[in-house]
Amino acid sequence: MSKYQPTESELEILQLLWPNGPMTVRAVNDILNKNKDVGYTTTLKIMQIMLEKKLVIRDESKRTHVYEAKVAESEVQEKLLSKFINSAFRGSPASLVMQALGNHSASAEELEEIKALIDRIENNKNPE
Amino acid sequence: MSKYQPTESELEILQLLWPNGPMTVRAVNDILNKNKDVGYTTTLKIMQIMLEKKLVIRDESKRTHVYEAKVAESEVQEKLLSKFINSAFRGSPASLVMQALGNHSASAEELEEIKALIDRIENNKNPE
DNA sequence: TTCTTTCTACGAAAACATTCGTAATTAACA
DNA sequence: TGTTAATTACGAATGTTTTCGTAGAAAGAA
Repeated sequence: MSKYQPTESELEILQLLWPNGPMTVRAVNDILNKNKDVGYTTTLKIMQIMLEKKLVIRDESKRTHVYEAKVAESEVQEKLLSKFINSAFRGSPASLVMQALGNHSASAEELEEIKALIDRIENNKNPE
Repeated sequence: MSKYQPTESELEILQLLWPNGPMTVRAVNDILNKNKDVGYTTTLKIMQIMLEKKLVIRDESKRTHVYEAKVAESEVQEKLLSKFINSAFRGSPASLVMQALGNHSASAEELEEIKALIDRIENNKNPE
């Protein structure tokens, strides 16, 4: 995994690459522009920096390069999450979870899934 | 609530002010220096900026000023959490919760508390 | 009082991230 | 072919955050 943490703009681009797979700068920039104004060369530059940081790889066989995420979404999430728990929730994952559940909606299925996960954790910790 | 979001260093200081109550710059800087090297005037400057942003208030009646958090911890957490869910978990609180529970340890009591919270949410949504 | 330490205020430097203008090249097309 | 459009590379400008040096005032100690 890349030793670099993505910045905010880099993360925004990764969030497009992860679900969509390989994309051109143009495609990324078009999507970004649905929400805000970003110049084409701005997006290009950031993606070039991401290449240097090894957050992405690119296919240069054609003139129009195609970029692909090199870091896994779950790994990036895990790093960011650890940092976030420490910096905003005094290192308490439980208090983050409580706040997330309390103030943000989840579907009935998701809630069941979470309960099932907790059950599995409890059973592993207290095997009988 | 302050219209400003705390930066990382500002948040680090708020994390000291919240549990400890009013503190001097000296006290804050001493604690920060247990983990890393930070110059006294650096800490002072950041706390002065926090004052401008109205993240803290200060008592100037003595020569040595005493700073106190003005924003509530839960409010700051909530704002940061919303942003974090969007930027790192594609807007899915449930996937954040799953990852937090899966990779970070919580005590048995905390797990029960979380389950109880989920039960309350489920009952509110489907009252009988 | 005089010297030393501690504190605040201020501004500038350094570090980091974002944005964009420009030039060169390639592709597309009339 | 020759003109236009799209793409990359590069560097510089801008913006934001962090760090720190310096000066002056206040407090404490000898």
